Amino acid sequence: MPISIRDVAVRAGVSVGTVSNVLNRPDEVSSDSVERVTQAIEELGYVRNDAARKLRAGVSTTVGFVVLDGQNPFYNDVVRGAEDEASSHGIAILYGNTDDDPSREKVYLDLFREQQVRGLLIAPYGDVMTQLRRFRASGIATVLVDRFSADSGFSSVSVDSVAGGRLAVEHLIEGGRRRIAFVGGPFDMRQVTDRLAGARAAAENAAVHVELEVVPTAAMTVEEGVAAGARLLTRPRREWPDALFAANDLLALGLLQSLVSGGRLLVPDEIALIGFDDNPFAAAAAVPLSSIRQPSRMIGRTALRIVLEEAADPESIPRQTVFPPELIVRSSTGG
Amino acid sequence: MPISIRDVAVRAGVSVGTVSNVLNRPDEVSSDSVERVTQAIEELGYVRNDAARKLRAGVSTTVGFVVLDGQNPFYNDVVRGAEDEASSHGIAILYGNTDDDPSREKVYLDLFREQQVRGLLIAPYGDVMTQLRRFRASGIATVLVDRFSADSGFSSVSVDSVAGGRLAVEHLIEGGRRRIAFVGGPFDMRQVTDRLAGARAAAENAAVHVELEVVPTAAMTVEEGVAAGARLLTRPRREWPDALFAANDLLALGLLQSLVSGGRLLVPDEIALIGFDDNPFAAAAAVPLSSIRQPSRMIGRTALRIVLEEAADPESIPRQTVFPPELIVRSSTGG
DNA sequence: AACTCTATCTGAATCGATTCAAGCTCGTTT
DNA sequence: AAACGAGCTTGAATCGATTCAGATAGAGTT
Repeated sequence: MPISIRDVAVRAGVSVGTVSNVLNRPDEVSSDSVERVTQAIEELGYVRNDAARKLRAGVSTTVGFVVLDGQNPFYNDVVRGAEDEASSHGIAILYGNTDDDPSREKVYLDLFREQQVRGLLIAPYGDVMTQLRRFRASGIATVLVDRFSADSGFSSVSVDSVAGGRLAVEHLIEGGRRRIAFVGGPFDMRQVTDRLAGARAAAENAAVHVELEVVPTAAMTVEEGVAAGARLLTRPRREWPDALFAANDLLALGLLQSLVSGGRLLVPDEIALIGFDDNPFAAAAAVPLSSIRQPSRMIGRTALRIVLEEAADPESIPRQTVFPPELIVRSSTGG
Repeated sequence: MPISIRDVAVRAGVSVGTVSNVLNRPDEVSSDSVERVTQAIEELGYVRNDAARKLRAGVSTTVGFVVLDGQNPFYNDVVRGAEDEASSHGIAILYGNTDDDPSREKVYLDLFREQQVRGLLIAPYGDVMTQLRRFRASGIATVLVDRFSADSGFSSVSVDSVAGGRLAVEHLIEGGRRRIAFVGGPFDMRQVTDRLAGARAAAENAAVHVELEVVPTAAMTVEEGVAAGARLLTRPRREWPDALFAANDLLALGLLQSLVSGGRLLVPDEIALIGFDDNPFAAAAAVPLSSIRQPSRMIGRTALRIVLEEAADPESIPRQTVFPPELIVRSSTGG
């Protein structure tokens, strides 16, 4: 029932080899043959059997994307970028969200190896070194997404988090804020420490005196943001910071939710608030959130491009691609 | 270099047929052979070549999931549910987000056919009948997700949107609201018309007199919600509704953002607000959003299970699975 | 006319897992 | 002792696209 290349060959009156050539190197085939084969394919509704192709030619047409934190909409955009690039190469994306569960991770690694994916993209969560070791062992070209990692031996595509942290705090200082709190954690996440480092640099280099306090959180979730905000509000009012820099937008959204006092939102008048990622919900918050934008789609596109290059040339040297972040000013730091 | 079943056979001192049997029907093989083959596989780090398997046995180990509206985090959860179920069957998910772009859709259909996916899940956007026809033609078992569709000839897994609409408006009425506006559109989206129908039913069956007005939107996005909210506020204050039922949470989040007057949030005191989906950001809004929860993960799991069943038995009759929605009360309708 | 090239085409061999008809062992039955 | 059958194992054939050595035709050269 299913239509094979043989059927196409018969219909077009050529050999299977020619059909294959039309499909793979049309320039080495007479235009007459191309014409007839193309038409036969059309008429029969032939679709190439990727399994046979993969088996014989050893080329894979899928790339695995493992997202370790699927709840974060930022990664959604990254995936979207990777998809764009992938489909332009005729490649499909095998998607796996592990929610930081090592057993799920193993499942996906095995599945992806069975599928012989061309390469693997990982969007990390917390400390990924153990995971990286496992991925490394699989022998598949792998690129880290949204995580700078010069030492790991993997290529990576990320944003300069230090610069982002600096941008955020400089913006707060320019807005007249002097008592700034950095909200984020845990501190084994590279994103967190980098953003904090940038914040510190900005505070220290400021022309005026700025206090920078650190409010640690256990995770980068909305819930943790809510909790951190509630904790801040238990302080006497005069000890409140006048600005908060959240290590990502989920935290910031949680903070925003907590920063209500006497039925009145404290943001931005009493307390300015800025997040990181510029996820689609930052703009959509009740008080639109200022944030540090990461070029998420571009990150995804680039990561996919690099992983394909590495798959093509296993000798290639891992390289770190770093994009600059961008300050997006909205109401939460205004006024 | 790569390790094949033949290498395993040699190492274990058995034939390739026996290795294959160990892999696929261990109960028909002596425990001695199972033991030795298992060990050989372990020692060599053998991973089954899925392409060869697929080619010969015709079984596919992937399912395609086409999301037509990838920006909506609700679908993220649905995908997560499908993933859960899939990985327990050793199946990987090919993910494709089309953002309602027909050309991308064609790309994915072709890719998925080449991959010979076992089945296809579609999360719709707007009027999908044209798309469905294309999918149908591909001859792949297909299940509609989050869309009841008795007439299309496809199985579907969805939530009773009419009941959901009723729940929402009953809740508003119980809270003392009498001038309710339904915000949503376009009206070729089944979800929209169903939710509105439920809202109407609740308004008409109420013991008290309730006005139900319809505020149409061009899409179900945050931006459209903001615009609709702004439009409402241009009316003289006495003509404001006292409650809004948004057809999904994205609209509701947009509305919430607009419903600020004199630096004061009108929600919930002046205007109650309820959404639909209970997406993860509903709880995280500055005023936590009441919503109608859909069991998103369960929808994904069920859809995957059904598509596998249909792939196994092409004669099976399409069936519509409908889950009940659940009212989630938070601050946006309280007080 | 013989020869060389180039452009194009052909079809058998191949990739690795699965399948299945045939074969083997050994205990049981007659 | 022969016949039988249960339980396992074997290995060649197979799936469909790709590859590549060899074939063929036609143009150009001497």
